[in-house]
Amino acid sequence: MSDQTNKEEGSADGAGFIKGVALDAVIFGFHDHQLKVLLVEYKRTGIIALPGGFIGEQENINDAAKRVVSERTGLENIFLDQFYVFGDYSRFDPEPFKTIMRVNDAAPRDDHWLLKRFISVGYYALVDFTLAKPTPAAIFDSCAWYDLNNMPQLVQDHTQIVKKGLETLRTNLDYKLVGLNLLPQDFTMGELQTLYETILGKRLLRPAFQRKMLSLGILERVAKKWTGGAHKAPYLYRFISDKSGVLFSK
Amino acid sequence: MSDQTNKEEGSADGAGFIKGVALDAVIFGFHDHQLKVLLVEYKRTGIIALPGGFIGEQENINDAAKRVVSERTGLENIFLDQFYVFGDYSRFDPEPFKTIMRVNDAAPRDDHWLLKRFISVGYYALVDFTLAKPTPAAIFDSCAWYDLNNMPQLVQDHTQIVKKGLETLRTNLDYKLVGLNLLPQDFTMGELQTLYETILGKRLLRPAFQRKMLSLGILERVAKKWTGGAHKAPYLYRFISDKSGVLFSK
DNA sequence: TTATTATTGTAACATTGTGTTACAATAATA
DNA sequence: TATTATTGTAACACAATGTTACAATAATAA
Repeated sequence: MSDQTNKEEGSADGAGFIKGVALDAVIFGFHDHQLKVLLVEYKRTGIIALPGGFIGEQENINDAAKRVVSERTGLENIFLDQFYVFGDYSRFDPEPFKTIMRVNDAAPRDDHWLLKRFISVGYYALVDFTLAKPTPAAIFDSCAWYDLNNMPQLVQDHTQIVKKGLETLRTNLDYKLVGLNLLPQDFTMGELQTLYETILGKRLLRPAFQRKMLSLGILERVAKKWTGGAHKAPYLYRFISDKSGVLFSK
Repeated sequence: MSDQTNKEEGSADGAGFIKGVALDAVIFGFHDHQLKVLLVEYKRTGIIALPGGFIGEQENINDAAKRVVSERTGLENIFLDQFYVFGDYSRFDPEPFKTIMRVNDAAPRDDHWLLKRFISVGYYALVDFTLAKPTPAAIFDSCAWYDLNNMPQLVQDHTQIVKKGLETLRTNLDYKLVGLNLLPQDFTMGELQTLYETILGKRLLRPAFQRKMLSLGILERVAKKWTGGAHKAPYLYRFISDKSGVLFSK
């Protein structure tokens, strides 16, 4: 759904935007041993949705997705992947938009472009939780992180979109190693393993995980991290910068 | 691009269809040790394109894709996979459509819906070459198979779409085993291997390939095939029906 | 200072999967 | 009946991964 409030979007004919096409972004973060998803809440409606938007008449779709994610997170250079087009007729439901329009300005006109059928292109993004600054637009009460495993009811088919986005993330994890975009620059092997375990939803054996990660040749050991715990201090690692740029299309 | 010629599609406002959204299908077949792609040629224009179409105002996008592929191949129960949305502004080029319209009826109006920007949802389909019946629509001179490695120039970005479809097919081949949809019911191990080699674009070692295929437990040995060659006769195999249904979402 | 505790780093072995070589089986032909 | 080409598969080598075990060590307690 839209996360912008400029004049064009509010106008009844949607001047400046491609009609009938939207995009929704599943923005993943990782914090406190949990996968998080960024969600927005429309003002005074209780409607919670994925950040989304529309495509400018002369804008590339992928650029529109970048723009939307940048606006909600304050980040540039975002890892983004198109994963599915949600185009069933059954997802057409103008009621939430009517509610949003009623609350925001005036009685919705039945021929308003936002009340017509939309298909939506799904993207997922991986961002560093510690760097992202969730930023609501004017029409939102909030823009905030939610636990993936404890999400509120979402508008339309957005719960389905999150589910499919996670499935795609899991499928691509092996060969794209996308997980790294979710961690801060330096991290311990345990943190890296926990991230993978969280995404995959299963436990991994520590020696095999460590051996595999080190054998890939994409990590460099930076320093020791004194945790204050009564045990050996773990090393900090980071991804070797030049190689990670190629491998992870950031 | 469109492969229909009903009244609605030809009308200037595109009544009955979603505006601004199209779909293009990369239909793969396998014959004579070659991957084939089904292409259509627009009447008296020399314009060659992927079979494509538009989405009815109350039609699911995936159903529209099924409809398009069915119309061009005469098949039902088609293996179909959405693989990418082509949404760059640079792909917008009304000239081919103007040419097609000029040849078919009248001078194109500048505000005709087919001359506006479209995004296109890419699908790839895998069909049994021996069962498919390439069928042109009225506005085509032909609908026919072309060697993937020897394709003519295609309209707009359709060459790119084929390329990306093949990449997706290769990436998905391992774990989805989609290749089976391209073979007739019974086949030899050699034919199966040739198919995989053709899709992947590289040679595979025969003993390892045979061992892996048999170990998957998805093949049953049906009978011997007497080829007439001066050598041992190969066995015929087929995919075990109940399992293949689950694995390959046909 | 020294033993205790929890966790990290990694060696070592087992198991599985795949690459490669070799060879017996066999259908048509000479 | 020998020859030829191809198929089916055994056997070994090697690599990747699963699993167990243990030394190293940072903080704490004795």
